[in-house]
Amino acid sequence: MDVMPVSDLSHAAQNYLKLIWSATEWSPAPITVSVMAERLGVRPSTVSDGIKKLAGQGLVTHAPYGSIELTDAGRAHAVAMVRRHRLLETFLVDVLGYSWDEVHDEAEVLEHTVSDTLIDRMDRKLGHPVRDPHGDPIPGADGRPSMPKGTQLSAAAAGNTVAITRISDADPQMLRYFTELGLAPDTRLTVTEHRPYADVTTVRVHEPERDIDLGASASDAIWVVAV
Amino acid sequence: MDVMPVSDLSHAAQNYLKLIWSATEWSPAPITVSVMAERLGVRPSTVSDGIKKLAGQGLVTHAPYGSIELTDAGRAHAVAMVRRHRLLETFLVDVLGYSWDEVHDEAEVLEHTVSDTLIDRMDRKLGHPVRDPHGDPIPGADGRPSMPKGTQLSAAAAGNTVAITRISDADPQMLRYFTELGLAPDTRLTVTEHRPYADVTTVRVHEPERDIDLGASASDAIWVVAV
DNA sequence: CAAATTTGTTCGTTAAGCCTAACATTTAAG
DNA sequence: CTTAAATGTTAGGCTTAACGAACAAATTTG
Ligand SMILES: [Mn+2]
Ligand SMILES: [Mn+2]
Ligand SMILES: [Mn+2]
Ligand SMILES: [Mn+2]
Repeated sequence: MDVMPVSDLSHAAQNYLKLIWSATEWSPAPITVSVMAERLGVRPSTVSDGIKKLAGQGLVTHAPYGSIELTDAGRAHAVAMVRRHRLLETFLVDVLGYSWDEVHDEAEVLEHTVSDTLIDRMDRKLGHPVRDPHGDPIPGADGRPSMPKGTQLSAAAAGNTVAITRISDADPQMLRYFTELGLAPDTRLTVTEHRPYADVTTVRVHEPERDIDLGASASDAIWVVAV
Repeated sequence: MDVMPVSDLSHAAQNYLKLIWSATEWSPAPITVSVMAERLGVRPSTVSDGIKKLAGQGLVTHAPYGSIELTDAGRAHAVAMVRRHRLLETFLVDVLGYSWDEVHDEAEVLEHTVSDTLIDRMDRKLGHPVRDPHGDPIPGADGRPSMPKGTQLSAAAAGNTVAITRISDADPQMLRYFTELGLAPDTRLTVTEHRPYADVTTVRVHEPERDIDLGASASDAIWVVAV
């Protein structure tokens, strides 16, 4: 059974696979049709049709109303797409001076049209980076994803001192806000407290030392590990 | 009358416009449906339909069986696409270490998906280059094409000393052959003779001094100016 | 547990871009 | 000038990815 190259898949199929894989990268619950539709900006019926087609190609397993799971072949394609996306983001920031809030949309399109050769050249030029500008791990050329660790800041215990490992790149405006606050991958901070009904998490950051209040969406977008 | 951004056109429409414009860049005769079909690798009926659609959008003028001419709006889009294509080729060679025979196909795809922002960043990083790796002029961001001069080597008078201004990038294999021969934009040479029925042009190149015999396809692909 | 709501699927339609086959026009030869 | 060849156009179909409407299943609520 030959594995077709990613370039033989439609852009839509590539986006589906990448999204299915990404959904389980930081949390274990498998993705649903309606969540996919919302993220991709299409109707659920479109996704339902698309998933059925992917199942026919042996890239996902899915029975009607059942869960959506990648096959080994589907996962290989998905990881290849994630690698493309994250290398592109890194290249745009490191070589072309983009800021981290500008790169996601550009990479979302380019990931489908750059050749394997171009990916290799960017990877070489960048010195085989292992994390993208948002802290997300870049899978290797061999297709082995590097498994990330971490929890959402909103779930980190008060009193702990942690380092930021990744910040979700989903919302450019939020990324610009984090830039203002001086929050980025590798920033260290101490979780001061969670105020549950206000949905506010307070953290203390050094250099300069300061306290920052973060709402639920912000503290969900930031992932941390103990240091 | 607003001019829509290039990104609002289909990839096919972008390719059509670029091809129509390019056809008259180095020779005056307007392009035909069958030549377009051959270059684009599609059937003439496909091109005929496509041209009709472009005419409906006000990007070309064309009556059935008539000639194909760009409108001002069509020309603006075409020049923007040529700029994209040539900046991409230059970027791939100068920044990512591609050789000049590898870049055309990659640029042919990427030109449709890179953003205006990315084009600007590449242009800045490259220092606003005016020629691509094949010697073709890169139109400015203002949309003003730089008018190239030159004649095909096959049409240059024997005895003249000339400089290569451009080499057609249509055939990668020929480009690799020219690399072996040491022929590139700005190479100076003296046209020794044309042997008409053999269809061979002999030229003398310096450093190291050597004579080179070029067949018709090669001497048609090379454009020169008097020095 | 039954009803209401949410979620997912199927089906018919549309728009692009491509194809082949048939036909029309223009150009080139005799 | 008339026919033959080359070139261009039109019409009808195919595929893909999208949509909405109608329907089915699963989940939540009362
Ligand atoms: Mn994408
Ligand atoms: Mn990212
Ligand atoms: Mn080119
Ligand atoms: Mn193209």
